[in-house]
Amino acid sequence: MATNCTDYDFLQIEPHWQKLWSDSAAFRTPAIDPSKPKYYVLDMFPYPSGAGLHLGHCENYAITDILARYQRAKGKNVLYPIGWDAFGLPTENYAVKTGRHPREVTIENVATFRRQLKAIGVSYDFEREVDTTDPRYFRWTQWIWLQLFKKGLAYVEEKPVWWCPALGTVLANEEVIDGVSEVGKHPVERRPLRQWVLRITAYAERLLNDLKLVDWPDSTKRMQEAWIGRSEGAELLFALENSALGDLKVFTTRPDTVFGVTFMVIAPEHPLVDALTTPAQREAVAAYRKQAAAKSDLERTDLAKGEKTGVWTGSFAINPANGQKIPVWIADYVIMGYGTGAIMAVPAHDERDYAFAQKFGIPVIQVIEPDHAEGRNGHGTTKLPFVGDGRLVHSDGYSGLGWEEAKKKITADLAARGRGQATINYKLRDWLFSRQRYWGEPFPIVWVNEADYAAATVHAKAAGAALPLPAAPVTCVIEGETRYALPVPEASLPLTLPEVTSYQPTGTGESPLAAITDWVDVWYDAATGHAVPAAQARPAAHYVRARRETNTMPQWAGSCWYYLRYLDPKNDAALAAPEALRYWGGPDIYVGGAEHAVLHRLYARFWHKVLFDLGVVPTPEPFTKLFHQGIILGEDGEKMSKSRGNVANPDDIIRSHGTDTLRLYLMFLGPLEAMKPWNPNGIEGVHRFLQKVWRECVERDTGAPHPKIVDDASATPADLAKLLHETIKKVGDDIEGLRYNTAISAMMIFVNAWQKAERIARRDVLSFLQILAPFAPHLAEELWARIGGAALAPSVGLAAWPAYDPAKLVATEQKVVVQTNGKKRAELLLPVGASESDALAAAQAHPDLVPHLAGKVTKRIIYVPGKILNIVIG
RNA sequence: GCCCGAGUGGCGGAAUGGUAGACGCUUUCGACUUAAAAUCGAAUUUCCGAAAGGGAGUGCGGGUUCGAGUCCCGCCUCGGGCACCA
Repeated sequence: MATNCTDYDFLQIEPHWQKLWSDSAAFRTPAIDPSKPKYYVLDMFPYPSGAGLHLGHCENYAITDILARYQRAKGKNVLYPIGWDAFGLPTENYAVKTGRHPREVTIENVATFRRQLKAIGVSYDFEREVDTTDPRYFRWTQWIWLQLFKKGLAYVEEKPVWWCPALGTVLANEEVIDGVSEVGKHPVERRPLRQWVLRITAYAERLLNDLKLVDWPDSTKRMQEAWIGRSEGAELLFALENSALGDLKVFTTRPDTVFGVTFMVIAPEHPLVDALTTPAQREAVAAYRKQAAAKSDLERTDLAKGEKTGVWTGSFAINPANGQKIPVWIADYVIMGYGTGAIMAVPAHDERDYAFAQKFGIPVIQVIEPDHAEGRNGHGTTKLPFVGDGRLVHSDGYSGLGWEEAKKKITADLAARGRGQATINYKLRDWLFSRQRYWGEPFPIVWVNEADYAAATVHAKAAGAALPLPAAPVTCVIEGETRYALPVPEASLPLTLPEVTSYQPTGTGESPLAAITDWVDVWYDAATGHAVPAAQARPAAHYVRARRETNTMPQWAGSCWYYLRYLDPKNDAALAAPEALRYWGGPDIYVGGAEHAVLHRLYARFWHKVLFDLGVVPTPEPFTKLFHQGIILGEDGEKMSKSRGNVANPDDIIRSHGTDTLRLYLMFLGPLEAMKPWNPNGIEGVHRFLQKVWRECVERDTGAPHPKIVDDASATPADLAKLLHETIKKVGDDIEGLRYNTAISAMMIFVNAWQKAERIARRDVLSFLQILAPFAPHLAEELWARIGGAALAPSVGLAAWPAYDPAKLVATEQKVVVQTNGKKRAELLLPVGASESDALAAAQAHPDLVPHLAGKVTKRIIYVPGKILNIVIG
């Protein structure tokens, strides 16, 4: 089935094999077979943008394709799927600009991606494609969300969120970089809006602890740890001087310094601000709050390096440790979102508190004495602020204690008096989970009033429909009226998007969906999910007036669980069948960029754990092994970008050199995890290598097998046979260790030696083609067919991976380097297992060594058999 | 500021504590050719030397070791992440 070209015509060969693979469904995932080991290779699925595939995609997919082809040859049942993360802003923005439907644009972009992926020869099972915008897919996204909702993990809150006037939408924290939008770099401001929020903080402890269960790059684990940001400390209650106001609760990691508290600080948004502000301070406080609210995150960050600002409330609190009266200030260096939004300030032992105290003339009381000299000035006094460890001073009843011990004791003593308790705090915040956009999954709930909520749930129950109701109803206030979130019945999913004529943001902060009155305001049947526009007559008495949720889910929603859908992508009864979940489990390796190290992987882990708790998935962690490929930079060493004009296009390279060359070169550039610049010159090198393989296999002019390839199994010279087995071993080891660059160089070394041999056994050529096949599958397939591989297997990919013969790897002689005082002087060829005295005798007789040893005393001999003989002389 | 990672020829890079620079690119010379391309062969860290040979050399400064690119300590530079988190 080979082509009939006589030279290496990749333009003919590559499409030829791609068509054969496609027509024969060569990469269809094998059926579940518990007797066979499985291997699941997962790529970070792409966002199908209009720009098509870039080199970064090619790198990512070449890495996984090589693994998938290798594991198939090793006899594993391989699942190697692909899909489309197709909801999201760029498509919607394009739709706004062109007036085309985002679905239409998505379908077009997906077609481009699919064609390009086939053109790079990646062995995906395209029959398992998933598309997050397909209702048959997002039905299950909505289903999972309903489970979260039912568990009380979803709630609604009026939140100050990032509002981007230019985009006309709300952005998540991660979409705001340095105070401007990530997309388009527009300025952003704070604006309170009604939002869905997911209670990821309820899983903080498990998300942190279970990092122990996964084999991830250390840096990624540390990034997640830092993001979760666990800190141990205590919540302490400071009574307010105006006892009618109760207590001020603070979080501190340093309860040992409680005797050094000289003021309190609360965040400008703290709920007690108004109550604590005395009439004399009212004006100053109002001005300060206004000023703080106007600051963008960028300004706050910049100011973090500069001066502290703040204003006194006029009120006092009482230190529970010593009864002292201390002023309560407002300052924006305390943030409402962390801890309790209030702190006890200990200027002597905290840099921020110190800076604040200096600026506002607040006393500084030292309560920790350093154990070591580093904390002291020249004349023996402590350098303040001192944040290191030490012993307590000026702390009645605790002075002299070590700080660790004092933390425990003070916390316990205050707890005994009901003035505090040990707690753990996390930096992780709940997950803002709604967008005011059209192109996303609709939330499968409707808003109804209290009476209708009661009536609707009763009706649904009577009608036999199980609604995923949370224990406590989720409510919010819309236009002055309290509304209840009523989930749609699971059986009515998917809740699809209505058609709209304009994708333009409403500009009010609401999604374009809000403008589709017929969809939004409805008569609604809670038992079936059926709805008719509210403008029509009420169909029946059990229909209630409902308003749909007009927010949509963020892009993360679909990407949080796609790796599960691949296991059983066409199942309409469940997100995946239990047998599929049990057999395939999670991906054996997940390859993707480090840019998703924190958010995507954290969110997916959260959903996975919820599904684990529900018994839907059998494992506590979704991604046991993770690998980040390095970014391919432009020739200039800068990130590839259109504006820089340094983008290399894969299509051009496929046309000029072929995809085998492109793949091989991408893998040869350097370590897969390293960030590396694209260098178009080097591509000739690997292309030459492939041409050389062709020339060694195919006779020029005729296209027949090369005459030096013979059937005599012993035709291959012994040293070439040995090299082949070394190469087979190295390539296998390097693929498993993801060190493809050295695997390729080993194959180059083999081919260089093969070229010098006069004869080679056919079986050895075929073995070589097999190890080349994962990297350059088209060429390997073509040559396999021409050299007679069909006698072994119809396709090179279907032949069992060649075993290397350990007996062939054993040498009879070994090179030993002779050194004097660690300097190389000569090389010896010694029989394997030569003793130290033999080696030394041979060395002493070596002409290169004689002058170095003459007249010197040998002090010591270090002999590492097969490696080195070091003669230490004096 | 804090936490990671990385610094090796003209370039990309290789090297279980054991010959630094594999493999590839680049450049030069040679063979083949009327010529060119392609291909093949040789050279390609640097200094001294005609050569044989010798010295230096993996960001900088120390250390451990018979032996350090690799391990330890202190710096410098670049890249990534976090950043008023109490």
